[in-house]
Amino acid sequence: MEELELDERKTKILDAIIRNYLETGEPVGSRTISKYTDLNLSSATIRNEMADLEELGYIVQPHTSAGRIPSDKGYRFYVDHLMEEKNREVSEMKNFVIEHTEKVELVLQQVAKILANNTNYATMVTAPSYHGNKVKFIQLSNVDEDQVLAVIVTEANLVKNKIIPVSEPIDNETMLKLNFLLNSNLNGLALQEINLGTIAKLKEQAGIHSDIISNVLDTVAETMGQDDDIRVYTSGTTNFFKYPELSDSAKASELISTFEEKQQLASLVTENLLEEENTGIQVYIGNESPIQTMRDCSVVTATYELGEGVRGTIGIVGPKRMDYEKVMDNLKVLKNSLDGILDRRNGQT
Amino acid sequence: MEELELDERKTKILDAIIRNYLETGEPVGSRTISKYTDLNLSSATIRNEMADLEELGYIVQPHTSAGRIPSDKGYRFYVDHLMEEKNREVSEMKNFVIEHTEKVELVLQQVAKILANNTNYATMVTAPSYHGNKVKFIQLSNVDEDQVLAVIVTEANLVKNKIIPVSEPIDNETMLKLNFLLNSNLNGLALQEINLGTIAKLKEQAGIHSDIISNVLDTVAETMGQDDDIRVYTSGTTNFFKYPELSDSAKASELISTFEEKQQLASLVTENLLEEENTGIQVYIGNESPIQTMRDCSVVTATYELGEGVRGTIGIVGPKRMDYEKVMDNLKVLKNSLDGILDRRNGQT
DNA sequence: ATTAGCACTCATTCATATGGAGTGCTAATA
DNA sequence: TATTAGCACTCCATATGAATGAGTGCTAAT
Repeated sequence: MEELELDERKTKILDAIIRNYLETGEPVGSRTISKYTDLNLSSATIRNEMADLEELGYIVQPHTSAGRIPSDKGYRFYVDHLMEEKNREVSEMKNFVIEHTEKVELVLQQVAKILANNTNYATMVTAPSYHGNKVKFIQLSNVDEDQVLAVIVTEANLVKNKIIPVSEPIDNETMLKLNFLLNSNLNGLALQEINLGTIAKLKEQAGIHSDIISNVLDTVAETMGQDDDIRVYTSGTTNFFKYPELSDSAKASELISTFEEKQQLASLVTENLLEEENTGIQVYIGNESPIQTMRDCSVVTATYELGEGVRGTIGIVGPKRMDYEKVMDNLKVLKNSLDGILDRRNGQT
Repeated sequence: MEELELDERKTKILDAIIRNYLETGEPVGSRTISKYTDLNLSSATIRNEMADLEELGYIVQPHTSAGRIPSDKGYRFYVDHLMEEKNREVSEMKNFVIEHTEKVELVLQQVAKILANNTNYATMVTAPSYHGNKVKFIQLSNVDEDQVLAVIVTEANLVKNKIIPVSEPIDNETMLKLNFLLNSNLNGLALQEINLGTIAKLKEQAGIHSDIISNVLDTVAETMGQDDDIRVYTSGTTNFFKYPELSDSAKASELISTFEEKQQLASLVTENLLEEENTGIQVYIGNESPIQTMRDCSVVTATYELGEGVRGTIGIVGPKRMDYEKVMDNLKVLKNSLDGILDRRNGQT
């Protein structure tokens, strides 16, 4: 539908304006375009076309006698229709880091860092929510006279533990019974599948030790995480200073704060993590982003899936004139490196 | 020795200059002091004294016709001799947060945040190194045909786990034997006490399963942490923007980067964490700090001790004209809240 | 339909002028 | 001898204004 608004010449001119602006960050004038393109048109003609493009909302003038810069709508058009998908075979990305690091959280922190270094934008990576993940193994053991250790392992090899205080020692026989009880009832179940019936049954069978069962179930819930405390790893937040349009104290401070708070970043994530079966890449330009402080930025996110149902998000935040091609290319490569990583080797927390 | 340099009048004037500068952040002139103090001296006299103080190195002039600002030496004198130790009974600090949060790492993150909000400076809190901590309990269990889970609990109730791949399933009897072996040999030992002899003996007794023992020992080492990856929680890094002398892009960016990297921050810590039995509070003014990027800042740190040998550091970084009294007061209160917290309740990781 | 030409706008840059804060020094004073 | 008043001087900060130049919109010519 939008395409109808723009004939080929206007499209070419818009493309040229945006590409030029992405490079320089300066408003681009008619004379520049007149030479930059192979259209062989005078600056005057370009000026007329630019006036049209402005009226249509694709570009704006910062002030009367300046060149034009792309509007949000202009960027959107660029991302949707003009941009080339590079799909370079291999970026210089250090995949080996991913292969060799042991812990998932370190990998993710690394990913954030690599991406930030590579792109010169701020990055964030959310730890996966283990939504839908299943219990593989539960074990209680005596640590002390008055403490019991509960360990829970999930199908994705995520391990969580909790120390539970008990009023009096539990003998070995009881412990064996409890362990059997837990494993036989919970193994293979996802959080959503543990219903009140199961819980009641478990507690009943546990008798006087039902409080321990409660504690274990709490930990299970926490492990499989109704993602209330999504972890977010960030990097390169000072990259904002590299772009004049974001680097004045007020804006930079606001942005960096948002990255420090992390919580807010989660809102970007939850959105497209659950709702969509989207394997692709999401681009938010300016006000399209749900985060207010990023109204002058563009945000590009990708969803990765370490293993069945174990999903997280990688995101890049930069100026609206970011190098979308490079960013998306980088995201694709990293996404591919992360996808299915749990099936290839064993992770832990 | 220093006191000999300054008679009472000079001391009063210096004190007045510094206090005034701490408030305003502007160079302070002779006329201001003439009124600010109860000395009843004319500005001319003050000027003479200020010339002396400058010659002695306690204050400097940013440029010819400006007032004076404290030098590093001046601040040092202030901190050592002039400042009042407030020791307010209770600051408005939300101790309940500390009491009620469950996990140590969350507590520390909270501490960083509270402190940053309270002081308007950037803060960092290092997770404790469990140096000298002892093994309380080790357990191996079968998770899979080809995976074994190792769980290690220390005296301080720190729990770590690792999933170890094995080439072939291990039967229950062997597993019991290995568990007994590990516990009987390692329980009660600190990392430093596990020597090559112990290790050799263990491996010998484990026979064909010595590789598992190696893996467990690795995890033990990692748990008791030869603090190679000290965790650092930070907060309030954008507070730097509140102080003009630190808020230009270049400096702010550098500082915030340092906080983002976190590793560098560790150097501040290791220093006074191990060397000193110092229960007190450390102040680094300007170049006294080991971290280059903080040459225009002051850093105040305190060591806390969650439990026997479980020590970490809280630090505050701000402009040299920081409110030392308030900062040190805050640190004391938080330090008191954290000290011995592990003895009061059970923590975990 | 395109282009050349021109008047106009507005941000940026530079030099210059102005005001004020604060000093150092000297001479007068208690 | 210690203190103070007074004055010339320095230097920053801010304002002012002119010059520059990039870029536009419009009109008339091609």
